[in-house]
Amino acid sequence: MPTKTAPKKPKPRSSYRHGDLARALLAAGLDLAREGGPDAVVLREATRRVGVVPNAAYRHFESREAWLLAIRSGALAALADAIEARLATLSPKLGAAARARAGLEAVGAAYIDFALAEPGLFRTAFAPCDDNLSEADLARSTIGRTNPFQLLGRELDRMVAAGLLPAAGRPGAEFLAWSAVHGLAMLLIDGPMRGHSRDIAAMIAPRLLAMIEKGLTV
Amino acid sequence: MPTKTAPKKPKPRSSYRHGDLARALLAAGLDLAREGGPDAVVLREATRRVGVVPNAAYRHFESREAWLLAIRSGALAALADAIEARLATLSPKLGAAARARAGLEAVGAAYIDFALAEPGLFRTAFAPCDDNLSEADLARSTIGRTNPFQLLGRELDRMVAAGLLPAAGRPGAEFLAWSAVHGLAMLLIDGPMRGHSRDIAAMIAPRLLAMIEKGLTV
DNA sequence: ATCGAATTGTGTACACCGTCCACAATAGCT
DNA sequence: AGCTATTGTGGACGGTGTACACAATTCGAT
Repeated sequence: MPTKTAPKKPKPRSSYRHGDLARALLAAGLDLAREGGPDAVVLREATRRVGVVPNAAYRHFESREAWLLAIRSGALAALADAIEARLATLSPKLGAAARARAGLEAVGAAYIDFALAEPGLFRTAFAPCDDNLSEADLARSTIGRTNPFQLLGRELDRMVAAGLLPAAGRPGAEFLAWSAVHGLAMLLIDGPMRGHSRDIAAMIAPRLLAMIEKGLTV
Repeated sequence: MPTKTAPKKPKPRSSYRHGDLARALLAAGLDLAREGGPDAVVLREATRRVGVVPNAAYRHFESREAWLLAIRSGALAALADAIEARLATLSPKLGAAARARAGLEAVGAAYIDFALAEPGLFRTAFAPCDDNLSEADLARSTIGRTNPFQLLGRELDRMVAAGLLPAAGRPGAEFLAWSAVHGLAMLLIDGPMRGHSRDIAAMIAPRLLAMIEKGLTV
């Protein structure tokens, strides 16, 4: 669907060098992801926005897929940030048990809110990735970033410490909790209840979180 | 990524007309989806396989997106079939309560098995769809097909009838159950535990189903 | 300060994609 | 038999990712 009538020559730049093209491309890619999900993450459009010729990207990323991998990590980090921000709002006066319970709820609620507020980023964060990327690339793209999975694990540890979750049930508990919340998020933004998402989310999310809490304590 | 070195002329067909090009394109599209997920569903490749020129597709589908919609319905129907097949294996001698419990488990297990066995179809079934398709198209593509959502609902009704699930908790129960199972499936095929999927599935799936059962009975 | 080498952006080119248009071949009705 | 609607063809356009050779710049050793 050819819709763009953009300028051909991306030349309005003073110095021949860009400065930090890699970071600029990453930022542009994240914008594209936010606007239209993983399929909208288009190399040529990003280079256009940055004011550089398409091939310049190849000095900083091996391929579109490698670039997308970096963007995916960025999107995941954004999700992690949203969760951390929510966790930070928890009152420090809470007792251990109350804090643990509230923490788990906060993670779930922030997760779903993020998916609804930034569906493009959310979808990008969990887009299937071409496996022919080096494991090194994949690992490198994650280091140093807080990751939603770890945040959830931390809250689960807190629940064990508070005696709300039997230690025997701890291993694998992330998968249970994460699956439920992730699934709801996915079904809300794609899936058949797309459109009524916010209403359904308001109805279902609390029950879902309750289900998780009860289900973990097996 | 230009890798194909396919023949240029798709002419080895006896009669000018094809017979049932629409269905052939649908089948080819489902194959492509099975092999590589929604992004591999490429119009030109499908027409090539069917032995027809690319534009011929436009006599039967308005656009690639409309075609993809049909394929998505097909993939969803395949999932529904897998679930129904599993349900059919349930012993008819079971009592109402046992049957209800087994039914819910069967749906969940079949769902996850399908996702692991046919990740391409599964991803295609739940790929985000362009909203600028007519609601009519969207509705028409679904009629007459059994749909996984309905199958789940039927089993939940059975649980209510068997007294395993309070009627008060029935509305919205699909969303709870479906979210959990769908999320696990998604995380297994994409997500960070990709690769160890089968092991993790074996560990987690039973606990997840238990969680759902307990969580529903609120 | 100079000069060669490494880095980074440019230009051109190719194959592939979805889609539009005008045209050809056929099927079915009268 | 002939007219018409349907269905497949051929060619074209703009979009995409990416390979190659080349130009501009920065940087380190002298």
